[in-house]
Amino acid sequence: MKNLDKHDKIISAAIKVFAKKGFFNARISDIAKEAKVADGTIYLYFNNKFDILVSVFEEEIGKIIAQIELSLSSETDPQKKLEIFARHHLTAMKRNKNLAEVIQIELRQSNKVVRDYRNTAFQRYINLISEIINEGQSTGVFRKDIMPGIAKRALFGALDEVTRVWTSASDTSYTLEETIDQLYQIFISGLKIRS
Amino acid sequence: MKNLDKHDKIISAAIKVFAKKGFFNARISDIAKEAKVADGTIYLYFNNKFDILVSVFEEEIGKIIAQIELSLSSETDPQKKLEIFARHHLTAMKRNKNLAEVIQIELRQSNKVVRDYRNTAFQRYINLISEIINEGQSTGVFRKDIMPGIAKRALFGALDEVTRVWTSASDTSYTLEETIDQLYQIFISGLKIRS
Amino acid sequence: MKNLDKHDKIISAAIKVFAKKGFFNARISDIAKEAKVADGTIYLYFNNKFDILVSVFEEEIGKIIAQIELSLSSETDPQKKLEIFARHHLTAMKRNKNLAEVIQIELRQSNKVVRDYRNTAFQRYINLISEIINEGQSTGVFRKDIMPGIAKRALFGALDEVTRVWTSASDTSYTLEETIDQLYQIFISGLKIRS
Amino acid sequence: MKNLDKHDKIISAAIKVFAKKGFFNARISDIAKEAKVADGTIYLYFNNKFDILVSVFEEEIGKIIAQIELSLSSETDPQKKLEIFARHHLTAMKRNKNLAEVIQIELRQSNKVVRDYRNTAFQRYINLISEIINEGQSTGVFRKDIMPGIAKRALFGALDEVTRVWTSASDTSYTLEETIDQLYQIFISGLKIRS
DNA sequence: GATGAATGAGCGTTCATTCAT
DNA sequence: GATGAATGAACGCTCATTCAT
Repeated sequence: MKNLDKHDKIISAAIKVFAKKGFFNARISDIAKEAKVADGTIYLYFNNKFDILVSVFEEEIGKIIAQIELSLSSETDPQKKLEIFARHHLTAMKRNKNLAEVIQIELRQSNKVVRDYRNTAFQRYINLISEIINEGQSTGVFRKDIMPGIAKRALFGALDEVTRVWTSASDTSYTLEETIDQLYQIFISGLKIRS
Repeated sequence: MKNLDKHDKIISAAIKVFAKKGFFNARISDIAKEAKVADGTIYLYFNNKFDILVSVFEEEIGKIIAQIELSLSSETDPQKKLEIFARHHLTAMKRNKNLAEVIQIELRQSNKVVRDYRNTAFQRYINLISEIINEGQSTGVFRKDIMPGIAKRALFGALDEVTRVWTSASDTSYTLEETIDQLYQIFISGLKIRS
Repeated sequence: MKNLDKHDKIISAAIKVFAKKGFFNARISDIAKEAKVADGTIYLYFNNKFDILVSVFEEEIGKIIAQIELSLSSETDPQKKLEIFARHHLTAMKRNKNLAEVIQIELRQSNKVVRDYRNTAFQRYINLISEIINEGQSTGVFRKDIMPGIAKRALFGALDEVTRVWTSASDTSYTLEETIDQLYQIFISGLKIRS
Repeated sequence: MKNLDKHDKIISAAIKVFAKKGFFNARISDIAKEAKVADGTIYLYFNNKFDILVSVFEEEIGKIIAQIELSLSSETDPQKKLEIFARHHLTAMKRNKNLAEVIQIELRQSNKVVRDYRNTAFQRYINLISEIINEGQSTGVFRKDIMPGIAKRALFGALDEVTRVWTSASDTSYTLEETIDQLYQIFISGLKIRS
């Protein structure tokens, strides 16, 4: 964590504070204290409190998207790609629980700017799933009667909800491999016993 | 909507206002105006602003839980039960978009009381899913290697995320039947083409 | 001072505080304390700090204008009218030193709203002088080569500056009658010895 | 504007900024930018923001006083002296509108230091008028019943108010000669038609 | 001397909550 | 019970001033 410049220190602090208290209950002075800077310093790097939140989204989610795109690029099998996506998402969220919390909670705000962000940059992330499904359908691995536009929502929602519980410190009921395997089984093979 | 007493009028108004502005941006005076009562009147029925939110959860989600339990009680086939659950959830959320919004956003607050609620009463709702899966496994319809504790999260998460998009007024891409069928296909049969 | 409603109490307090500290150095809490209301109460009656200042101008100067118009209405002799104007201005300012201070200092702010006010409502006050001069010229009492547009400024400026010194508590060098007589002599008869 | 050292550059910039925004709305960074120096540099030449304002008064008004004293020294006729004073004041203010604005507005602040300055150095300027009147009375040109202590205020106030309007860029209603002549007529000969 | 990033005290304003009517 | 005017604690943000480079 050395050599982080002020901007990054503030972003990191904000993620921690937003995760703990939520955006609205977070105080600028909380973030400043956490970042070990003066309150006023924050305004040298961000326009206002809300701008900090948006920056967290843009910068941090951007990094995750870039990483996962990289991870997926070296794989061609759609089934494996879905597994990679799930594994990557889960581990990325687990590694940065605070960011996960912020994404899961604050990215749902009804605020117009947040909505817009969710509908653009974050959309890119979710669309990675529908692209994989499309590929699978093209190569004949996945059923053609599945609509990628709905399936991507279903998969992301499942992943997101499982993540919430799985990343919570208290939950040690399931291992990473177990969790991924379960999601994989459900989505790839379904619940029904094959006749 | 006839014969609503003040308490219910305030709850209804709060759902509308919370949905539109979010809990933190909602003003007590907004709710009072919407409920056509004086600001102070609200405090005759609720302890504080937060208490209104909790009451929304407890009373409104309680109603939905009761309804769905009733719907499920007359059905024995686990597969059909899952379908009923999905259909019921989607239609209930569509019918009351504002409540859906409040549940999806505000029930995720990091506040301790909200967390506790989510972990108790709301849990009951989600546990309906794991119970169905358990039943299916007992009766030999569902695979025994699926862990209901994870699967219930996956199904609820999928349902929740699909709901968010599907209930949004602008989205007319998919019909109710289409959406339910897709979820059913994915979860029951999986993505993979049966060999 | 009894039976003043909150609005008037705040205006009175603001005049006192603005006079003592100046608009920019005045704190809302100073005004609130002086008016014996809570800080927040001020915002039930005024939009913001600046709105208080503008209200002081509009309401208090409005009263003074109305009074002086009444005083002038019963007199026809232009010379006497000028004397009445001067006497009225001096006594009104002396009676309400704080308001005088606020008018003399804050009404000169470069702020657009203040400038506009000075150019409209306050203008009405100053124009009373040019109207009197016009009358005097019509009736042949005043020299026709005097331009009322410049003279009104000269007279008002003189009156204003004399007022500043004369109303200051410390200055007891000149009586009211003396001061008015001097202004009258200077403006009516000039400095020069009549040949 | 060549070869101004930092001190003078800052003073010039401050006059411009104070004139445009007023002292309280002016930012140190505004002045620094206008002077093309760093914010911190200002504190190498001035103790604080207020000190800049006081320096503007002391240095710039000092120059004007010196100039006018020089102009008056070569004239002996009191009437001519008054005319010179008015002409000098008007042209000096017109030449440096920004300084005029600062003097007219900021020199009225209720702050003790400003008051003191107005009562000392600035007083010297105004007293030039009473000295002229005294001379005129000694030489028998001016009426002895005029009290120089009041008349100096009246003349200065008139001059100041006329200046405000006359220097404003938009006002082209009156020429310099017209304006001076009018003031001269009013004060020297009065409004009344000589019988 | 010059810089400008950093500081943190200070204030206008908001709004949940109270309580006299 | 119902009202809504009044309260005052709380906080985002600004900006004069400092000081390490």
